[in-house]
Amino acid sequence: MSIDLSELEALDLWRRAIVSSVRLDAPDLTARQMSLLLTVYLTPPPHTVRGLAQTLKVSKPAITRAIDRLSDMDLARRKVDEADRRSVLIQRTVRGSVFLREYGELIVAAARGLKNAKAKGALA
Amino acid sequence: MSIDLSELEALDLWRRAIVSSVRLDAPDLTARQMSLLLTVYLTPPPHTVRGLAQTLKVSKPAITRAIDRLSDMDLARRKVDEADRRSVLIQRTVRGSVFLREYGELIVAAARGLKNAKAKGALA
DNA sequence: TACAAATAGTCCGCTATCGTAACGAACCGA
DNA sequence: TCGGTTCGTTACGATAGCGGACTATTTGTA
Repeated sequence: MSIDLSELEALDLWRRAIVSSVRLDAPDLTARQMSLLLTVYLTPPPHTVRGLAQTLKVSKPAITRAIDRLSDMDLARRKVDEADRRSVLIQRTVRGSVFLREYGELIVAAARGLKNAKAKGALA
Repeated sequence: MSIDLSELEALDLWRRAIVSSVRLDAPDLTARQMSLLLTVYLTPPPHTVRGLAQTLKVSKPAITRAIDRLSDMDLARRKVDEADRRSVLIQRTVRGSVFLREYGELIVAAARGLKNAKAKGALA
């Protein structure tokens, strides 16, 4: 199982996946919101507002707003850190797990479509 | 050169690439704007407003706005179709080509990082 | 017990996007 | 030429995002 791909293939993979998500009318997350969501689900906790702001190099209010939005959609949730009540931990939800699993399937499907197109010579 | 990847690998690839673009303070395009840009650059012309609206299943004004924004950033441009002056053709720009090439490099770099992490067992 | 530091949230004015509906320009067939 | 159709844009009111500055709460320490 390898993941080598040329730039053009990479872009076409990206296109196929993102066009699919737009067509499916998936929650229209911004790049920042998506990067926040993926970071919370795929990198080791704990995840705090300040830590995420540093990781993504965006302002704190941007993180707070992104969490607001993800919370509204029940894709993530806040929990006060009992060890340091100034901090807020951002945690996963069931709905968020389901959403990301489906998103992963969508990317995998895009990769399959790209592979088939290549086999047919549709991509030169 | 193959492009097989599991759902988790796919998501981690996505995370690495999108976090990189956010950190690099790349133009903060929405999913719709990005899907429009990729479609214009990677699928055969001509690209009209109506056609793109159908392809992406979004409203016409949403396409018009996305083109407005991409035009402001000189990532795409409008050209009236001389064969049917009601239609507007969306075309590539040099700056858009450069932007997407860099974006492709970013995804390829994310794939390499993912591969290395796997080799080290960091992804179980 | 005071006081500074750290953390997250709120407020401000501004800009961008949304979908529906209305609009003007261009095309086409009768 | 006239009427309907197609195409893209604009108008509208509503919602959401932005960064910088400020606030409230909690913590650690002198």
